[in-house]
Amino acid sequence: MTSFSAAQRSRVTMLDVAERAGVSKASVSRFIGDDRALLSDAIALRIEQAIDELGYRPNQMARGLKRGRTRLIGMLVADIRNPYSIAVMHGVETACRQHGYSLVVCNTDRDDEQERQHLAALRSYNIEGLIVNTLGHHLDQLLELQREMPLVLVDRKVEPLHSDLVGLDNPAAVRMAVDHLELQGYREVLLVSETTDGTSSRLERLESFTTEIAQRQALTGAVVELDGELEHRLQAFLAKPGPKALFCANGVAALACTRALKALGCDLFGEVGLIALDDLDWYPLVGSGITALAQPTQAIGASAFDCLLKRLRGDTAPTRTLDFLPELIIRGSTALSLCRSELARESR
Amino acid sequence: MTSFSAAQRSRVTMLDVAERAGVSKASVSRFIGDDRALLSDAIALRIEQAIDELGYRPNQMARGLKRGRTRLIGMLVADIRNPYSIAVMHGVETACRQHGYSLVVCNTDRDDEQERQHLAALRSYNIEGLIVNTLGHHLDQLLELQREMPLVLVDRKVEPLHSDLVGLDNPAAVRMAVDHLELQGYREVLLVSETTDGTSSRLERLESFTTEIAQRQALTGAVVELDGELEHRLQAFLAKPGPKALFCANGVAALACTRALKALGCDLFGEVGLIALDDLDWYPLVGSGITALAQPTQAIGASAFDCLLKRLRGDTAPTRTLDFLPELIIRGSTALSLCRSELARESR
DNA sequence: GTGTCTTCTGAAACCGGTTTCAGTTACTCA
DNA sequence: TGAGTAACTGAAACCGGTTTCAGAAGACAC
Repeated sequence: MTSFSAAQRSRVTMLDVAERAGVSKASVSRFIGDDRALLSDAIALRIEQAIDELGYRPNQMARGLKRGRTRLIGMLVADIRNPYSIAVMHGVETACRQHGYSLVVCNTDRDDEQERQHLAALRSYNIEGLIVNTLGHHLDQLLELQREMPLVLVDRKVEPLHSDLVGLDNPAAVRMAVDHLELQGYREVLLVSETTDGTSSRLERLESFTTEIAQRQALTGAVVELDGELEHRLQAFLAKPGPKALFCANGVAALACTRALKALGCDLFGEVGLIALDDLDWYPLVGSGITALAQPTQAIGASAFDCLLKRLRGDTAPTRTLDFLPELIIRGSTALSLCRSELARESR
Repeated sequence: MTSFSAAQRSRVTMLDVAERAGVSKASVSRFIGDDRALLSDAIALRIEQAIDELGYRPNQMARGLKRGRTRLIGMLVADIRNPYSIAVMHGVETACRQHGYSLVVCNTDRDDEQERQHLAALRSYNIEGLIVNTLGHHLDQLLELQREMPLVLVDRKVEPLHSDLVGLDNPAAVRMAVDHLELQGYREVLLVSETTDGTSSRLERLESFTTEIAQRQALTGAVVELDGELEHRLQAFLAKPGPKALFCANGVAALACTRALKALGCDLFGEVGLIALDDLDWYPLVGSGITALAQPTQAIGASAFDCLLKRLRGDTAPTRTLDFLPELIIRGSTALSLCRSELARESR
């Protein structure tokens, strides 16, 4: 094994290619770049051969220096272990590759200091655009970055930032969920959410929920945030009379609720219905399967990149907001007809 | 909204700082780099003030050009949606940030062509090191990269590559699983694995399994790979007499098996035991909970980065292989005493 | 044959840093 | 007092590309 401190130098450079082809660096640069039309066929051929023979690869860093185009996109993620983030990231990554970009992923683990560090780092790498899926504290840094490059928010609005926003149509999603629960015959609904903590999407879901419930005579609603007391709160909710269901505002909440219900010895989902935002691959496995509102994460990721690309190509249209609709995937957890209390009522 | 094609230029450069502080670029460079000791206190102070006042951030790309240090690490992942990969990536990312590196993530979606593209891209970014968690076809490119930078394999050996390898101690893990199943009283064991497809870790698990079974009088073993026929195969397995258990070689296999068992209307896990490699967050939720062998993914990721860092700092020791041990997390799915057949036997 | 217009091409400056090297200054010591 | 040395500093070359600009060569019309 050799040391690598000096090994880098050994790479084939543009000058090597130029010498081999008997042309100038400028011509090679034109060949590499989008100016191939300027070259005569003879020279282009010689350069092409030289590149092949030497196995030359242009150095993106050097290209980026003068040109300002590094072909790097940054993505700031609040929690890389959240399946939603991963799914979106997958969409972004795919779109990046298709357009010759690479992705620098920065995970903040919901920590403000890490967000700060990462933002500074991303800036120093001359990324061309930034996709943000964090709380966006450190507004000063974000604003500074926004002056230098296009920026897209995913899922979470950062109010003063005024940039493109891609995410879920939260009011519509909540309406779909509540509609479904009402239609299935549930009457008591408990929205379970992670601590909102300023997260716009969570707030929107809460607000929409309150609005929807207020508009429906048949339904009663309440809200809890995840904390150490979840089990107690669910227990209290289960004690209520009438057909009742939980509405989990995201995958984390769904996991926590299912755990808590299980710990309570609850009959999944005989005693209580459950619908969850996000569709995780284990939803079909629990009890009779968890009904889900699947977000089109692939499309969300791809759209986020697409927004950046448009801006990079000079699009100066007013900021866009892209709200995607979720897809309702019905499973056993909202089949009230299977529900114990319902059966009891019927047998009466 | 402004156009960004020229906006990049507006950034504060080293020259701006030098002029403001009334010193040369060289001095600023020394201040930025590790040569601060060379500067007088007076000059250092002036530079520091100028940097603060202007909000200067050095451009990593430009630094990397001459210095060869981009502080960028590449990671090639076969499947970014595999929870194992994510968990390892999280470990790598954390370690990166702690040492001032950033991570370029490349997902190949198990596609050889994408692997090729990504490798070319990574090379062009002058990354300092590469973490590989793919099948490593395109050996020529990998070998070329290996001449230029240190390389660490995660989970999967790529035979001719001869570089550091970080992963699970597969023989030990399989032994732990088989031990546990035997101890619990199971007698028929079916190993369920994704198609090996040349993946070293999967092959190792298969081989170790065969070895372990051969050494135990009490146990009978068989192996299936995931395919469209999984349900039929499980059905056949369930028809066998005696206490039997599935051993899922990774999270994907566990998901597929649980799905199939559910589709078969199987009583989870009354009719059949289940132990799975990898510990996913939904394991506790299914049936009486799935017993798991949790991989120390955080440590694996951190070690992978650590290997790179050592090599980057000039360590020329022979290649290392770091095999981590999993942790057995016992849940209901391997509690034979709860098993229907067992209960039947006892009541006899 | 001359003038004009294209079409190619290469020299050199430039991007934003690092590094070498030589020069200045201050300090030590005989 | 002068030589020698240590401690700083800046000019300029360099990293590997891109881009500007001016010149060379060929095409065409007259």
